[in-house]
Amino acid sequence: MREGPDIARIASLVGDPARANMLTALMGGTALTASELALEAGVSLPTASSHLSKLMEGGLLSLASQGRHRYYGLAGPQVAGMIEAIIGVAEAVGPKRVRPGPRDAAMRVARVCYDHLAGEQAVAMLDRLIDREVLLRDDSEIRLGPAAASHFSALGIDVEAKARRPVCRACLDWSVRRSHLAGTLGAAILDKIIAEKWARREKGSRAVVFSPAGKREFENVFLA
Amino acid sequence: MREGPDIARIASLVGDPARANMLTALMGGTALTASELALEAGVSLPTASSHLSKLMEGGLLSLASQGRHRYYGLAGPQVAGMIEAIIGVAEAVGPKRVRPGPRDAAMRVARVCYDHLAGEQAVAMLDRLIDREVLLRDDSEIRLGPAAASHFSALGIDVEAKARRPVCRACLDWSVRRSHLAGTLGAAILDKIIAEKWARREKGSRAVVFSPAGKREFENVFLA
DNA sequence: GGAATGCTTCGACAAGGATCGAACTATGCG
DNA sequence: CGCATAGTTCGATCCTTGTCGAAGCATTCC
Repeated sequence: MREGPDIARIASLVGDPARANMLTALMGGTALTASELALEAGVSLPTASSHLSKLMEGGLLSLASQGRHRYYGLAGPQVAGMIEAIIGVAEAVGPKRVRPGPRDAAMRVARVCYDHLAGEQAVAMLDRLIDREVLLRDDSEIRLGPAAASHFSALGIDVEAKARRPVCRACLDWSVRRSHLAGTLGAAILDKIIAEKWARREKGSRAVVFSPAGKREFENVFLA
Repeated sequence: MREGPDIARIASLVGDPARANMLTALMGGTALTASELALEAGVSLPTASSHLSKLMEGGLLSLASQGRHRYYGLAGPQVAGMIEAIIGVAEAVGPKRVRPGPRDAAMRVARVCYDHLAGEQAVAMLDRLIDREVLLRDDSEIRLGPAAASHFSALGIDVEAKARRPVCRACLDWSVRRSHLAGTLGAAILDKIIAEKWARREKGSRAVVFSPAGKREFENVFLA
C-alpha cells in the first residue's frame, strides 16, 4: 500500500469523457460559461454543472463570476501542462489514424496552449529569440536578454509590466517535443498576433491559422 | 462535442486507486511481477491481474515474460513523464500537509525517476556536467560534449553503446522544476551509483539515500 | 509424472457515479 | 414588479466497473 499525493483523484477527474472534453476545450485558454461547456461536452446543463463543481473542488478550474455569467477556466499552467502530457500519451498509444487530418496538420503548425502560442511556429520563434539574445535560456528557465526591452517595446509590449506570474516560462510542446515560450510574455505575443490579425483562431479548435500576409509579418518580426 | 486523442481513456486508466498505486510503484523503474503489484496496490491477485490487462491494453505498460514470472514495467519515458505531471498537480492542489514528512524530504534530494536519478542532486549534476562541457544543451535536446568520452570511460560507462533509446534526454523534475538527465546515460549513472554503493534505494519508495562516504564520492565525480 | 507456484479467466455481487427532468435560486431587463 | 435567462440542487434511474472466491492454465521443481 502506498501513500503520497492522490494522483488517482486527479486522474479520475480527467478520466470522465464529459470532463475531459471540457478540459480540452479550456486548453484554448479562453474561459467559458457553464452552458458553453455543456455544449462542448455534449451533456445537459445539470450534468455539466455537476462536473464543473467536481473539477472546482479538485482544484483544476478557476472561476470568475461576472453578473449572471460564470466563467470557468483552467486553474493554471501546471494543470495545462498535465493535460498536454496526457494528450501526448493518448496520441502515442491511441489508434494510429493512417493519415492525420487537415486540422491536425494546422494544430501542429500553430495552436493555442492555454494562453500562448504553441506548435512549430512557436518553437521556431523561441529558438530565434534566444539566438538573437532577446531572451536567455538557462536550463528550463528563460530570462529577458539585453535586446529584450528594445525588441518588445517596438511591438508595444511592456516586458516590465509586473504580475504574479513569471514573464517568461518554457512550456513543452507535445507535437514538436521541444519548448516554446509561455508566461506573460508568451501571452502578450499571442494577443499581439490576434490583435494585428496576423492570424485567427479556428472556430471550436485550438488551431491558429495565419493569413499569408500575417505569416510574412510574423516571420519578419520573430523569425528574421 | 469534441474529438481527437482519447484523453479520457488514458486518464481513467490512471484514475483508479489500485492502478494508480501500481503505476506509482513502477515509477521506481524496476519491472515488477503481478503479485508484487497486487501487494503494492492492496488488492487481491485476480483484481490486480484484471487491472494489469487493462493497463496493457491501454498501452501504458510493457511486459517481459521470463519463465513463469511476468514482469510489468512502464511502457516508456513518455508515460513516466505523464505520471510525473499528474503527481505535480496532485501535490499542488492536494491537501497541503503542514510539514512535508522525512520521506518527502529524502525524495526531494534524490529519487529514482523511471530508470534514472531525479531530485536536487540530479539537477545539480546535470548543471555541472553542462558547465564542464561534458554535455551540451541545445534547448531540451542534450548531446554529448567534447569532454564526454574521457569523463565517462573513466567511470566505466560506455557512452557510445548504441541502443534504440537516445543516450541523453532531458526530463523535467517535479520537485525542483528544472531538468535532470534521462536516457541511457542517465540510467547508466544511476546503475553506477547503486553498484558502487554510493547510495541505496529506500525499500518500498522511490527515495535514494546516499551514504556519507558515497555522497562525497558522488560529489567528487559529478559536482566538482 | 505429480506437486507447487505464478498468474489468468469466470461468475456473481456490490457500489459508485453519470445522467437527466423537474424544481429552485439568482441576476438582468423592461 | 414580472418575465427571461444562467446556473445549481434534488431525486430517481441506470449502467459501468471494481471486487473477490473458485476454478482453470502454464511453468518449474522434485
